[in-house]
Amino acid sequence: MTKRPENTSALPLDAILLGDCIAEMARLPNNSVDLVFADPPYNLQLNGELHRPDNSRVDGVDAEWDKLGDFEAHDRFTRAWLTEARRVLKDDGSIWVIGSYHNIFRLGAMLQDMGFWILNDVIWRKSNPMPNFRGRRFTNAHETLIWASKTPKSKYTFNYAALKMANDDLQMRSDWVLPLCTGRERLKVDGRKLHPTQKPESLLYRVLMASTKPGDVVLDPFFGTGTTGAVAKYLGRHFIGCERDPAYAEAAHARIDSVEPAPADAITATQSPREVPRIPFGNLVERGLIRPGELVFDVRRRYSARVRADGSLAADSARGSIHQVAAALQSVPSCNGWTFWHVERQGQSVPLDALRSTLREGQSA
Amino acid sequence: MTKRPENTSALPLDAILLGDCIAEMARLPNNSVDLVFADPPYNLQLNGELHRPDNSRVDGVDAEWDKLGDFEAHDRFTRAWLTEARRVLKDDGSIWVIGSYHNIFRLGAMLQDMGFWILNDVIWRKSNPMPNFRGRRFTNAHETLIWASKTPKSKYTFNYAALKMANDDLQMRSDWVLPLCTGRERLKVDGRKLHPTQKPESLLYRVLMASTKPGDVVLDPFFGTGTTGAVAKYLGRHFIGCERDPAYAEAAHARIDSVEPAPADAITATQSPREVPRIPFGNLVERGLIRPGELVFDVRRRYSARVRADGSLAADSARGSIHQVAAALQSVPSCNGWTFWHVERQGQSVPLDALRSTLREGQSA
DNA sequence: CTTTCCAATGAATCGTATC
DNA sequence: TGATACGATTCATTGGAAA
Repeated sequence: MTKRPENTSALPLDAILLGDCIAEMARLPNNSVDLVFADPPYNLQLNGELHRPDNSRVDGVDAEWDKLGDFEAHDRFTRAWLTEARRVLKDDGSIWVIGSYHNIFRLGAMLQDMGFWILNDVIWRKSNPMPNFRGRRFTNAHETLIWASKTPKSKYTFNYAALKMANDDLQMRSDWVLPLCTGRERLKVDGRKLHPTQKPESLLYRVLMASTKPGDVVLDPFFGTGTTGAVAKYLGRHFIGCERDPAYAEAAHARIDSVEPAPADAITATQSPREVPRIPFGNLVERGLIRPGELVFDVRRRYSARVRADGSLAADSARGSIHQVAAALQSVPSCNGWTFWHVERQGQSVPLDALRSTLREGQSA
Repeated sequence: MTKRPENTSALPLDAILLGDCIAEMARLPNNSVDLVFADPPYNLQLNGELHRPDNSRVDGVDAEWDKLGDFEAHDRFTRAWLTEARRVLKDDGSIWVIGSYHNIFRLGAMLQDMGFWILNDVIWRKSNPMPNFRGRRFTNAHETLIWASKTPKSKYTFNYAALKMANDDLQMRSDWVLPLCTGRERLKVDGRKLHPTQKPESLLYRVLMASTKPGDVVLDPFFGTGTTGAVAKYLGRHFIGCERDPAYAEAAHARIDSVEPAPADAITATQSPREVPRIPFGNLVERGLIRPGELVFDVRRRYSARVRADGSLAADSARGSIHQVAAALQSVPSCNGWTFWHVERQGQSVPLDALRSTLREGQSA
C-alpha cells in the first residue's frame, strides 16, 4: 500500500463541524486523524407504543435521524460515511463503532469488506438496562463495539499496560461492565433528556485510554451532545466532531467548555478472587469517583501519592498500582492499597475501599 | 406467505447424518424442525490442511492471500447452508447461530438479508477465557449468539417464566456468564481434546430451555461431538445432527448413548400464566364465588364497582368487563382487572385473581 | 438532618385468541 | 383478513417528597 502523506496542520482541531458528516468529512485531508469513534443511527424499527406494566409509556427513540429506511438504504449510508472515515484515518489509526443487533452485524461485515481489520469486538454490559416489559425476549442488556485497524498491517495504538493497570493488574477483557448515562451526567432540557442515546463518559474514557495517546486527534462523525469531545478534552486528546443538529451541537459546545482537563502529568499512560464482584481501582477513575491528579494519602497523612488516569499512583519515589506504591513507600513487601489510601470527601478522610463499595452496590458478578 | 405442509413423520429423529450438512439437510422435508442450532466453522485450518469454509483447497499459505475472495467463499457457503436450514425450519421456529468476530457479523447480516428476524443477540461471557498472550488486544472473553425467528411474524417459543425462575426470579439477560467446556465434560482421545471448539453443555441447556418445548425437534448442521444431541436427549427433545467427520460422529454417538434423560416431569417448563386455561370472570359469578351486586375495589380503595349477574361491572361512569371498567376509571389504555379488583373475604382484601386460581385448582384436581 | 417511600426512566425492532 | 377483547408484564438507579 502506498503511504499517504499526513496532513495534520489543516485540521480544525477541537471543533464541531455543523452539517452532514459525509460532507463535512469530505473537507478533511487524507490520512490525518488517529482515531475514529462512531455511534451511528441504529435504524431501530419500532412500530406501536410500548407500555410498562404500570401503564406508563416508554419514551422510545422516535427521532427522525434514526429512520434510515430498509437494509439497502442503511447499507448505502453506512458505506458512504465509512468511506470518508477511512480516507481521513491515518494508516496506523483505528476505528471504533458501536451498535446493537439492529445494525452492528451489517456494520461489522462492511468494515471487513472495506479492508478494515477487526481487532476485537467489545461488549458493553449494562449494569442497569431497561427490562423487557412484555416478557417476550431476553433483557437487551448490552451493546456491541467493534474495534478495527485500518489495515491488517497497521501499527495501531493499544495501551496494554495502562488498561491492565486500570484493571487491578489483570488483562482487560472484551466485556466491559458500565452503567447507563443517567443522573447528573445526562443532559436535560426542562427536565427531559436532550438526546435519546447519550453515551456514558466512562465508556469513552476506556476507549480513548485504550487506543489513543495524549495529543492524538479523535474524529466523531456522529457527535451528538459531545461525549467524545468532553472525554477527549478531559484526557488531553484533540477532537473533531460532526453534528447535523444545531441544538445538539450547541449543547455539546457548552458541555465541553465546562470540562476541566486532567493534569497533563497524570494522563500519560503507564509504560510498560472472589465472592463479591471485583472492582478494579481504574474503574473508580473512569467512573469519575476519583479524578486523575487527585491526591491520596494514608490515614495519618505520612505518605501521599497522585492518581493517574490509568488507575496507577505516582509518588516521589514510586509508581505503580495502589498496592505497589503503598508497599514501596513503607518499605514493606506488600500492602492493601484499598484500605491504606484515603481521599478527602466533604472534609473527611475516606478510604478507597469505601468508594469501591458504593460502586459494588447494585453491580452483580 | 403460503404455509408449507409440515411433515414430521419422515424425519430421522435422534439420528446423526454422516455427510456434508447442505446435502444432508436437502434430504429433509420442508417446514419440519422446531429449532436450528448452528456452530458453523470459520477457521481455515482443518485437519492440518488449509481449507476454505466451502472446503475448496487454498494454494498459497502466506498472509497475502486474497481476503476478499475468502470472505466471498465464506459467504457462499453460509448462504447455502442457511438456505437449507431455513427451508427445513417450521414457520414458527427459530434459529441460533454462534460465532466470534471473525464470522458473526457476516452471519448476522446474512440472516437479516434472508428474512430472518433477529430476536436477541446473546453474549456468552466466558468466566475462564484464554488470555491474550501478546498483549496487543483485549482478552477475547466472549462469543456471540444470534437468536432469530424465521419471519417477523413467527410465533416463536420463549419460555420466559422458566428462564426467570432459573435466574433467581429476575428476567434472564442477554449476557450469559458460563465457563468453557473443560474437565470431565471435555471429550479427549489420548489426553488430547477431540474437537477444537466443543461447546459447554450448560450453553446448550440454556438455549434449549429457552426456545424449545419437550418433544421438539432440534437440527444441528454442524454436530461435531454432539453437545446439542446430548443436551436435547437429556431435556426430552429430539435432535437431528449433520456431521461429515466420522470420528466426531462416532464420538457423538457414544456420548449420547450414555446420557440418562432427566425425569419427564422435571423437564416441563415452569408454566406461565399465558399457558393456563382461560377462565371468564362470569364463571366466578355463576359458580358462586362472587355474588351479583357485590362491591369490588382496587387495593387502595380509590375506585369501586358493582358486580352484575352477567359478569360485567358497573361503576358510576363506566360499564363493561372487569378490564374495561378498570381501564376507564383510571383513564389508561388497558388494565388487567384480575389483579386490579379486589373483594373482601374474612376481613381481607383478596384479588379476583386469587379467587380464579382456587377455581383452577379445583379443575385440575 | 436522617430515613423511608414513591415516582420516574433508560437505543425496545416487547401479543394473541376469537369472532 | 381485520377488528375486537382479553389480560400479561419490569430492573436498577436516581431524585424528590414525605415522615
